[in-house]
Amino acid sequence: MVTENLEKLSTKEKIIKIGAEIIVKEGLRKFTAKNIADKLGITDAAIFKHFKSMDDIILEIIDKYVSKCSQSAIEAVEKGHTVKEKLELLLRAHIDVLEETRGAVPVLCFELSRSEDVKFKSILSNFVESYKEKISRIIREGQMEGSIKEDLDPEDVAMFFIGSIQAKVFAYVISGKEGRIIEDPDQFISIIFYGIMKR
Amino acid sequence: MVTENLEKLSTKEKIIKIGAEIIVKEGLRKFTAKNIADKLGITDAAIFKHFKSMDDIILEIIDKYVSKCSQSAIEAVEKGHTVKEKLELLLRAHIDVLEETRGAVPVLCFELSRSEDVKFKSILSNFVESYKEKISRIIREGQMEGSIKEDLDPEDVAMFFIGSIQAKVFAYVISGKEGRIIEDPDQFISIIFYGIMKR
DNA sequence: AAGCTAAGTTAGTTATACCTAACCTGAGGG
DNA sequence: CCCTCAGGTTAGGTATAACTAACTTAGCTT
Repeated sequence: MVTENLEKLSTKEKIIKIGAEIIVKEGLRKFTAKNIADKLGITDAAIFKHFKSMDDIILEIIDKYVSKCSQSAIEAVEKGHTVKEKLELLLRAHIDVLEETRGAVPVLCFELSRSEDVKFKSILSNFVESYKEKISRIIREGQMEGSIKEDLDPEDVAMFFIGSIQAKVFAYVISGKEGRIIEDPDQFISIIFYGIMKR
Repeated sequence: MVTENLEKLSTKEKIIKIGAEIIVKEGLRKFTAKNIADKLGITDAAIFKHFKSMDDIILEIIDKYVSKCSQSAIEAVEKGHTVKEKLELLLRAHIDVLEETRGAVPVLCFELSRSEDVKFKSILSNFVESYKEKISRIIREGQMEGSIKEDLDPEDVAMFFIGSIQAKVFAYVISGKEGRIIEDPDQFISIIFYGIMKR
C-alpha cells in the first residue's frame, strides 16, 4: 500500500487518498468506512465527521479527476499544432492525471457505470460522452486533412482511446504491481497510432 | 434483460445465465441470491439447492469461459499458417466465446483480480498468465520472421491484446447497449494490427 | 480561565447478505 | 398405491455495512 507522504495531509485528504487506493487495490466491495478507518488508525464513525456518506467520498474522487482531465483536454487542443500533436498531448495529459490519481477513476467508471444510482451514472456517462466528443472532433479533423484513416468511425476511435487507457489500468490492477500504470507512454502511443505490425 | 430461450434450461443453467447477466449489467454488488431468485421467480434459499455457495456459481461461470478460450487458442495456433493468421484466428475465436458468454468473464476478471479470495485470484491470474504466454509466443515468432515490430515487448503486446478485448467490454458495459460487444471484428483487428494513422 | 468547536470515541439501530434447518409437495418408480 | 427425493417453501441465525446519538477531549479564541 502506497502511503508515502500521507502525514502532512488533513484527515479528509487522507480519507480520499486511502479510499482511492482501496478502490484500485482491493475493489469497491472493500471500500468500507471500517477499512479506511483501520488504515488511518481511527474508528469508522469518525469518517462521517468528514463526509456525510460513503458516496460523497467517491463523488469527490471522481470530481477531482474529471475536472483535471477535461481541463487538460482543452489545453491539448489549443496547444497542439497538428492533429497528431493534439492527440499526443491529450494522451500524455490524460496519462499524467491517471498516474496522479492511481487509476481510481477508470476503475470507478467501470464499476459504477452499471450502478442503479442515477447520480453516479450521469456524472460518469457525461464525462465519458464529453471526452469522447472532444476526441472524435480531433479525429474528424485528422480524417479531413488526410492523416487518419477515413474508413474509421470517429466515435469508435475515441472509445478506442478511452478503452486503451482503461485496458492499461486493467493490466496494472491484474498484475498487482506497484509503480506507474503506463510504464512506457511512448510505446503506448505508438501502438495506438501505428499498431503492432511492421507492414 | 436478455432472457431468450431460458425456459428450456434447467434451473441450475438458468442460475448461471441470469447470474452472468447480472454481473455484466448490474455489477458484482447486485450478484446476490435474492436478485437471481427474484428474476427466476423462486426464493433465495432455493439457489442453495443447486450451488453450495454464491462463489460456486461464479466458479462455474469462469470455468466454462476459461476452458473454451484456452481450447480455441490452441486450435488457432495449429490451424494458422502465418503469424498474422494465427493471431487473427485467436482473436476471432476469443470474440466468439466473449459474445457467447456476454462478457461476464472479463468483468469478473477485473472485479475479482483484487479479491482477497485466493481461489479466484489464482484461477484468474493463471488463466491470464497462460493466455498471455500463448500470445507472446506467437508475437516472438512474428518478430523472428520480421512481420511484427522488433522493438515491442512480446508480453506487453500480449497484454495489449487481452486489454483491447477488455476495453471493448468496458465500452459495451458503459454504453448500456444490447447486442454484440464487438460490432465490427474486422475493424477491431485492423486497428490492433495497423493502428489508426494512415502513414 | 471559560467556553466553543473540530474531531475523535463507544454503543447502538437498521438493513441486507449468505446460508441453514425444517417443512412441503408433486412426479416417477416399485 | 405408497415411497422417495429433487426442488421448492418459510423462518431464522449470523455477520457486516452504513450511519447516528451521545459523550469526550484537545486546542484555539476571547
